[in-house]
Parts: sequence; structure tokens; C-alpha cells
Amino acid sequence: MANDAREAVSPKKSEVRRGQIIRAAERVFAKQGFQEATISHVAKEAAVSDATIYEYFSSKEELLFSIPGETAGRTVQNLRHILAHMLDPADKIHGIIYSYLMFYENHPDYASIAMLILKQNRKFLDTPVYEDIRRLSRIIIEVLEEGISSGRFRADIDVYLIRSLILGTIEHNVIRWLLLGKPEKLSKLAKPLTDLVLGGIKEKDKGRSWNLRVILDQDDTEQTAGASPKKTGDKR
Amino acid sequence: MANDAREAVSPKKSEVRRGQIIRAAERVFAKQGFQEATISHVAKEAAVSDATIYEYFSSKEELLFSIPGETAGRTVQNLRHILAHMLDPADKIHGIIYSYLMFYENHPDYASIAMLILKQNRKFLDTPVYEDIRRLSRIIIEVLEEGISSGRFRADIDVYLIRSLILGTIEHNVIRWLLLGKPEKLSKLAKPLTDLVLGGIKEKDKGRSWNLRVILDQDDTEQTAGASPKKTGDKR
Amino acid sequence: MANDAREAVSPKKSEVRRGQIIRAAERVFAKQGFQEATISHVAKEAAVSDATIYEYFSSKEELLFSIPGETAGRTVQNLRHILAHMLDPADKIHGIIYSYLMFYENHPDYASIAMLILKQNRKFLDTPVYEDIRRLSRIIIEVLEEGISSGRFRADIDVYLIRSLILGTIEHNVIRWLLLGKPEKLSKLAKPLTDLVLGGIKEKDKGRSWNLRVILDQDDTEQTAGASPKKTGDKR
Amino acid sequence: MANDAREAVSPKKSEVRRGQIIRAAERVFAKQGFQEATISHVAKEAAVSDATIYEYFSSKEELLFSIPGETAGRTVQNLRHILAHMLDPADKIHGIIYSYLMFYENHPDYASIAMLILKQNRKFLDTPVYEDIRRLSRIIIEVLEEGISSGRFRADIDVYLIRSLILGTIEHNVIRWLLLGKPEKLSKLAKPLTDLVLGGIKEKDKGRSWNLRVILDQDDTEQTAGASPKKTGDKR
DNA sequence: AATGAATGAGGGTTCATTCAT
DNA sequence: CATGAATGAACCCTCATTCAT
Repeated sequence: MANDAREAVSPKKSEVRRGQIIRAAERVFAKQGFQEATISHVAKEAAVSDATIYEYFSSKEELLFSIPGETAGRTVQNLRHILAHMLDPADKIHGIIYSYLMFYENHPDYASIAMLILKQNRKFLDTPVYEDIRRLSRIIIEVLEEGISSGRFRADIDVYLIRSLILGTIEHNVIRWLLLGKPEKLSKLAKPLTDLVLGGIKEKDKGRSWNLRVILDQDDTEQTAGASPKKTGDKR
Repeated sequence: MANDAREAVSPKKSEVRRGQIIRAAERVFAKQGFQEATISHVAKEAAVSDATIYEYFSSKEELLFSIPGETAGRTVQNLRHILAHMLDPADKIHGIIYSYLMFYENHPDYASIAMLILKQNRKFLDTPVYEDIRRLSRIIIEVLEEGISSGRFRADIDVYLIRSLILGTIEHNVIRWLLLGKPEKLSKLAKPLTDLVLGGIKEKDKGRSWNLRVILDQDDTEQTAGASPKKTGDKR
Repeated sequence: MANDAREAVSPKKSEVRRGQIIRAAERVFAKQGFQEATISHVAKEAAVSDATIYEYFSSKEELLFSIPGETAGRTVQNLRHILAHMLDPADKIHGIIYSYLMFYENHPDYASIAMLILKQNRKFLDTPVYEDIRRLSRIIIEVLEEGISSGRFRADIDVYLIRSLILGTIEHNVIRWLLLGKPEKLSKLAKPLTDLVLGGIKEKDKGRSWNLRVILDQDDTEQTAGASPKKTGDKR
Repeated sequence: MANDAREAVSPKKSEVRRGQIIRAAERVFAKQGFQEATISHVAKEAAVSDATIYEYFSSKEELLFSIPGETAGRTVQNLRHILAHMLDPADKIHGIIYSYLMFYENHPDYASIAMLILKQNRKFLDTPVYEDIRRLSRIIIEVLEEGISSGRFRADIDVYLIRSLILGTIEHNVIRWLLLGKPEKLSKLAKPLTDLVLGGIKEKDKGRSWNLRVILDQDDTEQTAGASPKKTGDKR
């Protein structure tokens, strides 16, 4: 009984080895690049022999493709958890952006491999893990459509373009961060990026009303149009 | 003098060879990838011998880095020309986005090399051509600042973030286009992307103005209520 | 006693395993060749682990050399049995040839290993099993010498050359059969080959006797010229 | 002019290298076996680098298959020359056997490779050089058919079986010679082997006529000629 | 007796690069 | 200028074999 419980907790020895090798590969590939890194490097980093790596992975490339592994799947779960607690689709957009940025910030090696190696590998697209990644990005679509349905997002937007905007901006900044070290804290981009996505950059013409003279006839109300586009938040 | 004239028309033979090799390399690297392509492949494509390539480029990598060549510099000129005729910074943003997309659409091999090979190469950052590319992207900053100065763009935006948003989205879509063939026409993204950048995705509460009752005291009148940020088209 | 009896019927478990592995190796080596086959292949075919093979055989090569095993020894017995019932050395020659061909025809995997793998292996010559094979081929010598003694075979023949002729022809045809699938039935070669060995290919000058003039002085006699031994076909 | 002539005599440099490598491979493969020999060994023997070998041969196996090269083709010519001067098909048979044996005797390395390596290689059968070898062995068929036509060889023989007998015996002895060093002089087998092929081993029954009783009635004669011991089949 | 797991040892092959001609 | 020819330097991968359990 105790045994069963223990076994449930501690995975098989071979699984341990596998993880050990993957993590070593992550470090080595991130630092040296895929082509420049050698199996011997990875083996040394993992403290196993070259041959042992081939007991677990059939080729150097398969090892590379194994790095995303359950990470991607797990991340989908996490993100869904987080989003489950939010009602406002704008909050959700922020949650997604923040999650992505935080994840890359906390996993720079993974970020390096995803952004600089896997992203440009045609063969990776045929990989089962890539499916997980697609599932992850599918969440963005869902949130956007939800926002449209609820009237919070404009109905004329192209959700796929928005997604590419969100992911493209994130990726662009992750790469800058990896190669140039800027910005220092990726996660600080979450808020301004969310605001941009939501409100665009155009000045909302609030100034024009200055020229108006509004006289209330009876019991009506008054307001200035062109409220700050970003985070209006005024709920009435 | 006669000499000069002749040279202007027909460049030196060695320059011809150089270009011939670079164009061959562009095709080969684009199709096969940098690591997978061999000097022999490039040599065959350029119809020269392997050794000849080393007469013009000191290494395979230098050949790679030579591909952007004057292309980048020339593109800066082109873009400046185009923008010179526009006054509205929003138009300029559109012009920039459209130019980028058009360029990649018309130069898929170059796009492939820029997006899938050079972008991830740390050493490329130290290259002189990279300077041209920075200059190119500097234009975006200028236009944004110009827009802020003129009051057309919000003053609280982070121009660098906007730029990364513009470039990131473009690049993300170029890569999708290269690897997945979607979207079919890159250039069709220019307009919607511009609109997004300018106006964001949030619904602009245009309904509120409906409740206004405006009474003109004397003889002036005017009101702008929740103008849709995109395609405002309000010409006054 | 009971023990002996039981052992005679069901050999020790380890012996069973051994045979199981050898038969698997025979199949695998025959199909894939020795160098191309791996211990893992053999292990899988034998439904044991790689390591188990090393419990029974000290090396891959020793496993190979174990394949002839008692087969050779048993075959010597069989052949002697068969020959014991024949008196005419010509019949015995036929019996030997037929036995060899039949054996290979019925054991194509063994044939493959013997003809294509072992035959070219210098080390195999130092093996104990090779002794059995020599003993087997020794029988041919005995039969030939017997034939010479009894006056049925020419006294001027080189028995070793004849043996090499018999074995060489057999082997050549077995290899053709293995690699090219021709002839379809090896055993059909036995008769014509025997005839060839015995009688050669030369026409037996049967015509010459016609020119004889035999004059009998008293009751003496005379001579027969060059009668064709086999298939004389002289119908008069 | 002189140049042309000289070029005709001295082959291209690359051809020289090629031959140099092939001859080195012949020596190394013959001594060590194909699997045991390494490209490095061959390279050292040929006094070139490992990589140079791959400039001339695409793989180790292609190098192996290149060894027979023109040797086979040239040998066909030689043999035809020799046979052209002989009229008696029996002489031709001897000429062929002698040529084969002499060739192997004078080219032990080649013999080793042909007999111990190539002969059991299934892939070799698909090789262009193998065609030359078939052409070579085709000559035997022609000579045998010629002998049958001219009445010197029995009409009932299977020429393909005879060929396999000739080649099989030769090969068997070449292998013995290679592995066991016996016989010392291969070529000495030519005469006795030829005799065997032509005349078989059976005693020609010259003695039996003793038992005849020839009674001359008038001028006729009668005789029983050399009854075949086995299956005489002579029906009278 | 059986094996899961690990590895040492090595080999074929590739290619960017050089240099004499 | 152009190149044919040569190679040094690596690296991925295989597999027979070992050994603790």
C-alpha cells in the first residue's frame, strides 16, 4: 500500500533519466544553439554517456522536439485555471499576455529554444507537441470571440489578426530580451501591451468637445465623448 | 570619363560575380536552410566552383550576412521617399506596414532568410548590415514621435512597444505565410493591422452620445460623439 | 534412473533456452546476414532479453559458430547409415550428393549461414564444429578410395580433387539457389551431377569399334573399344 | 601534338588517384576483410586522407564494388584472345580452367575479395560489374555448346550444370588455397580438372570384353561394349 | 536464471576551407 | 580570376557487451 502510494509519487527510474536528459538538453541547446551543441555536450551536462541518450531518444532532433514535452500541455491547464476566475474579456487578454510573458521570463532556456530554434523548424510543425502549442494559442481566439459576443470587443475585428498581433508582439519582445537583454523585465510589458491591444494608439479626440456649448434643456445629462480609449472602465 | 560612364552602366565583372553568388545563396539558403545548404549547392546554383565563392566571401557565414546587402539600405531610401509625401502620421503608419508586407511578399526568399535564419543569429547583430535594418526600424519611431507631437497619437504610449507590436505582428504573419502558406496575400493585412494599431479592439462606447440633447445657444454647433476610431473618415 | 529417463525426454530447461536462441539466430542471421543482424534482433526473435543471450554464449561470434552444432555430427551419422546399405561406390557417390542437396534444400536458413557466412570465416576453421564438417567430407574420400580399390573408379584420379569437384559444384549451386532462386529444386541436380562426375562430358567414341576387324584364330578373343558407360544409347 | 599523344598514354590525374585507392582497398580488404577494414586503413594504405576516398567513391561499399572494375572486362578480352587460337573444344575447356586458376593465383588479393567477400553479397548482384562477370562465365557456355555441335561433347549434357561444376570446383579450390594454403599451386589443378570434366571418374570397362564370346559366323561381328554399371539401360 | 539499464569504443561520413596551378 | 583536388576536424549514431539487481 505504502509502496503503491510511493510509486505514484516517484516516477519510474527511466522517466527520471529522461527528464534529466531533457533538462540538460534544454540548457545546452539554449546556450549553444542546436547545430552548435553536440550530443557529447548534452551527455556531459546530463552526467550520462552519449549512448544513453540514444536509449531514450532516437536522434538529436527528436531530443530537441521532446523539450516542449508536457510543458506545453501543463501550461494550457494553468492558463485555463487562471482565466476561469475572470469575467471581463479584457482582464482575460491581460491574463493571457501576462502568463506568456511570465512564463518566458521564468524559463529563459525554454524561451530561447522556442523562439530561436523551434520556431523556424519546418519539421517541428508535424510534431505532436506542436498540437499542444496550437491548443494554447486557441485560447486567445476563444477569449476574443467571447469578448465580441458580449459586446465588449468590436464586432468587426479579425480575431486571427489580433492573435497574431498579441503573439507576434510577445515573441518579438522575447527575442529582443534574449538577444539584447531588453527590456529587463518582460512581464512589465503586459499592462501596456494589453492597453494597446484594447485601445490602439490613436488619440480619442477628446479635445474637440471643447468647442461645444451644451445647454441642458430640462433634466438631461451631459458628458464628454471620446473618453480615454484605454481602460475606460466606467460602468454605469 | 568614358571609363566612369561605362562603369556606371556595367559594373565591374567581379561585382557581377559577387551578385550572382549572393542571389544563388539567397535561393539556396531560403529553400534548404543555412545549416542544411552546402557551399557546393550554392556554387552549383551560381554556376561557379566552390573555391570561387571563397574568392568573394571569407566564409559561409559571411556569405549569409551579405545577403541583406544593399537591399536594406535601398529599402530605407524607398520608404523615406514614400513617407515624404504623406502628412498624416496614421497614413505613414499604414505606409510603413504596407511597405514591409509588400516587400516580403515580393521577396519570399529574402523573407525566408530574414525571418527564419538571420533573426535568430546572435552574430548577425554585430554585422554592419544589421545597422541598416535598425535604421529602417528607426523610421517607425520617428513617425510615432511625430504623431505624438502633432497630437494625433496619444502621448502616453511607449513608442518602442508600438514598434515591437508593428514589427512583431508583421514578422509573425510573414513566418506563418512562409511555413503555412497563410494568409495568401500578406499585403492584405496592412489595412486591418493599421486600424488595429491605431484604434485597438475595444468597443468605443459610441452609444452614449445618443442620449445627448444638444441645444445651440447661438449659432454654432458641432459635436463628435464616440467616433469610431477606425475609418473615422471625418473630414472637416 | 527416473532422472535419466526424464532427462532423455525433456532436456534441461537451460538446454531448451539454448536451442531456442540458436534457432532464432539461425533465422535472423540467414535473413539479415551476420554483420547486419544485431543481438537485439536475435533476442527479440528468441523472445529473451539481450543479456540472456550472453548467459549462454560468450559472444555474437560464438553464437554464430554454435549454429552448426550437433547438426553436423548428426548428419554424419545419417549419411553413414544410408551408405551402409549400398554396395556400389557409384551408388554411394549418388547417395552423398543427394544427401547434401536434400539437406540444404530442407534447411535453407542453415544453408544460407553455411554458404554465405561461415564458409568465408577464417576463425571458423579453428572451431570444434568444423571438425565435424571435415569428418563429413572425409566420407567422400573413403568412398572414392573404396571405388578405386574395387576397380570401379579409375586408379589415376586425385580423390581430393574429386571431392572438391563434388562439394564445389554442390556449393556453387546452393549459393545460386539461395541468391538467385535457381534451380528451383536443388535435389534434382543429384542424378545429372552424379553422372557427370562418373562419366565426364566427352563423347565416348562409340563409333570406333566399327572399324575393328577381329580375326579369331582359335577361341581367343579380343577387345572392346571405348564403350560409353552411361546412357550408351547404342541401339543396334 | 606531342601533348595529345602524351595525354593518350598517361591517364588523368584523377584516374590515377582512383586506381591508387582501389588497389589499396584491394590489399586492405583482402587482408582484413570488408567489415573489419576501416576507411582509415584504406586511406593510410593509399597515402591519402579519409575524405579523399569519398571524393572518388560515395561509400565504403561502392569502393568494394569498384574493385573488380575493368579487371573483369579486361579478362573477358584476354580469354577470348586465348580461345581464338584453339580449335578443339576440349583444349578450350582447359584454356578456360587454366586461365581462371592462373588469374587467381596471380591475384590473390583479388581472389580473396571475389571469393570471400563479394560472392556472398546480395547487393553485388545488382552491380554493373557483375554483368561483366556473367559475360565471362557465358564464354563457358559457348564453348560447351560448340563442343556439342561438333560432336566432341555428348549431346545430353546440361551445359549450365557443367559450368557450375567447372566454376564450383575452381572456386572451392581457390577458397581452400586462400584459407588453408592448399594446394600450393592452383594452376596445377588445370590439367587433372580438365580431364575429370571431360572423362569422368569411372573406369572405362576395358576389361569386360574378356567375358565376351565372339563367334564369327561369317563376316559379321558382335560385341558388347562397356556396359554401364549402373542403369545400363541397353536394351537389346 | 534473467534482465533493464548503461556505456565504451569506434567508424563512416560530411563539408567548410585551403592552395597550387 | 578561377578551380580541381585534397583534407582536417568533427559528429552522430550503432551495438556488442557488462553488471547490479
